[in-house]
Amino acid sequence: MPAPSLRARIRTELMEEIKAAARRRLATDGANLSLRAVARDLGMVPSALYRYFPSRDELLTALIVEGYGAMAEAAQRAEAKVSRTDLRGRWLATGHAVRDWALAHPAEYGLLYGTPVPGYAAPQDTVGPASSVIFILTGIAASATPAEEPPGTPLPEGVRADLRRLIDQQGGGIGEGLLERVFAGWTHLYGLVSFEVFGRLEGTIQARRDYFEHQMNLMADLAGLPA
Amino acid sequence: MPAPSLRARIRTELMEEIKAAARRRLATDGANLSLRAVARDLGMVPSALYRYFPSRDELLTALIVEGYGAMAEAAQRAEAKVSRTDLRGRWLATGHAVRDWALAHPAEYGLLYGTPVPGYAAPQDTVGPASSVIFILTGIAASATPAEEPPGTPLPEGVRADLRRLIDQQGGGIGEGLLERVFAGWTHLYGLVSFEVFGRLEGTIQARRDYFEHQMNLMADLAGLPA
DNA sequence: TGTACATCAGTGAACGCGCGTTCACTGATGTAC
DNA sequence: TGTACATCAGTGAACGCGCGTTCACTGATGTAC
Repeated sequence: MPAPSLRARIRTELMEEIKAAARRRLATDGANLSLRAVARDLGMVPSALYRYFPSRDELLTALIVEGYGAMAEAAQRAEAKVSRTDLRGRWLATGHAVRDWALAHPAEYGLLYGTPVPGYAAPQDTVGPASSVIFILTGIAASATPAEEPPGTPLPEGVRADLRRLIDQQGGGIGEGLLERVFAGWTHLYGLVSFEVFGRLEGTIQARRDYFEHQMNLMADLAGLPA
Repeated sequence: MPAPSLRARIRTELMEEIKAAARRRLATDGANLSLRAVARDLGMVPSALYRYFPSRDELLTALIVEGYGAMAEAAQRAEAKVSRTDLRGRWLATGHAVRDWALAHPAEYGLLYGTPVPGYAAPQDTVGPASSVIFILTGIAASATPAEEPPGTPLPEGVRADLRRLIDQQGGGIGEGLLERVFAGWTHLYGLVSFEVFGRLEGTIQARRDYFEHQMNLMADLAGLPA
């Protein structure tokens, strides 16, 4: 294929710059992204942005998709660094990576996991990338106890069917009871991170990192990971 | 004391009507509450609202404080209906009450537990009411296993100190290890509810109520409640 | 019970601001011959 | 290598909208004598 023209190269560069400026705006202003503010920051006239994104919502969608991607990549990279046999280490590394990314990008995190943006409907593109982290967690739990049923309150039938469907879609390798516990870890992870990022821990817990890690350890116990 | 004048009675009634209209607006427009829209809905001129609330932020604060109150009251009422000895039933009733309230008032829930409103700083008044639910959960767990230390990963020192401080503030009656598990239940509860209310469960779990209850049961196990 | 004055609710106009998006345009970059 | 035309990026003005808040005002309700 031919080398991209100068114009094409500049074009993709500018798209990146626009997204970077938009992310910076998100950080200061919250989720009400203003196209005019982005244009101002770039020294452009607002209408110029329409050469790159057909509307504000398309820009938002791009930011959301890339946000999920960046977060998932951070988690994947961190998890991959840990010895394959250290299951609990892999679990904790995944959690810490998500937390670190969220603390470093609080506004983007809010965009992904906070209150939905009013008037904005997330398109289908944003569904897939959103589930990357749960795949990682599932992989870790599955290699600990392949398909055994944990004790405790029995799983209601409807829930079992939902989980069965998800397992079949993804090619199996884990039991419903265990997947339910992975979901618990996943929900817990985002509960912890949301409380911390959204400031709901002020005046309560100071040792935030230790607290987070210990909570993730509780969920690792629940998911049957060896100490 | 003298009976309140007609004017005073109408005044408090209208304050309630304004808050009700604002809540309705929140439900349709999300957290960007518009004073003008509220005034329009009430058939008033925007400036008239300033007789009742000195600014938009004061109105928001009132809504937040009352939101915490309403949610806590719902939880308290539901929990009080269950036999005192049925600890797990009390735990589940509290969780369901929070979830039901959130599903019935999604926008208010978002205001309390979602992304912080840009440009709005929550005043001190909003801190106290926010912790009512955790008191309920703590009370339940404390009457199960008064002060015993649960097994598992040991609690880091900083976290232990944070929890100790909270326990002392509230008059004791529970050990740090157990409080940590109550916090897990609390975090988990809001993680579950946020995922559901913010639409992050679409296409995954259909049997939402059963799923929620089973997840809450997992956390009840963790907090040492008898089956 | 009636009158005179003070208090207060609500009006309507205005200020100054920001927003997303459209449109006709200029001038530079790219392409075909 | 040079010329003629097409493509595209960015401009600047404008449209129509919504926002929070202030201010002087009218007219009704409350209070003191």
